[in-house]
Amino acid sequence: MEKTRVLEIETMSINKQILLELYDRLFEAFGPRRWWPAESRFEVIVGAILTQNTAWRNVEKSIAQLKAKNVLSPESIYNMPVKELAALIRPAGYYNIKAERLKSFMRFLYNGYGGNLNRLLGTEMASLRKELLTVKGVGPETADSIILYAAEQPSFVVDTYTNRILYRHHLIPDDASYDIIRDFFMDRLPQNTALYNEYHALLVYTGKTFCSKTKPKCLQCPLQGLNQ
DNA sequence: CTCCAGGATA
DNA sequence: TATCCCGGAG
Repeated sequence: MEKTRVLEIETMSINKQILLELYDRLFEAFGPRRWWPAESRFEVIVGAILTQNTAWRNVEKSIAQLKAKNVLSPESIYNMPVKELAALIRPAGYYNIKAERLKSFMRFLYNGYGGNLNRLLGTEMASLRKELLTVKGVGPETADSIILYAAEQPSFVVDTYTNRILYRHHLIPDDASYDIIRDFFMDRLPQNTALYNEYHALLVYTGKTFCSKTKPKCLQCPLQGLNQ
């Protein structure tokens, strides 16, 4: 066997251990995050679209308004005028674009799956991901959030925090793409929905609390010293 | 002022 | 690659 190949395998093995240690440190420090906070799988999907580049607390206001009007359902949103929908989700920001995105998702759901959410979410993971990525307004992070937290299938969710934390611990290069980072986890961790669920939630909590873009609190971070 | 469970467009 | 979308909290 070539020497470079041997080194690749050793690096892979070391990084596996680091990813497990990373998880263990965070879980030990913070415990289970109980994601995704939603009452239904449909609510997860709506939340996943509304939370794009938006603080969750603002999404909660929008979800609450949809519930108050009793329109948090595929058929209601499918049939609702887009302007009316935009007004209801206003607190989430980007409300015109997000209203269009919710509508486009519902058209996708009705056109391809007869409005049957179970049928969509029951699709095998790789196919489901490709399908979701055809929806205008659903990018890789939103697709993986839907797969992991609504369909409960093991697709690792990557976000800005994931990127930053791995980069700061020298596990990925500065310019690593979404799919490279996703594969970095999925090639080294067991394909386990509960693990991916908790892992992403812990990374987000850590990113917010310690690994902020400016003024990170490295000295107090549970990941201090990980991978040198 | 910056930042936030991003994605589309030119 | 840069710009736009946008309210709300710190």
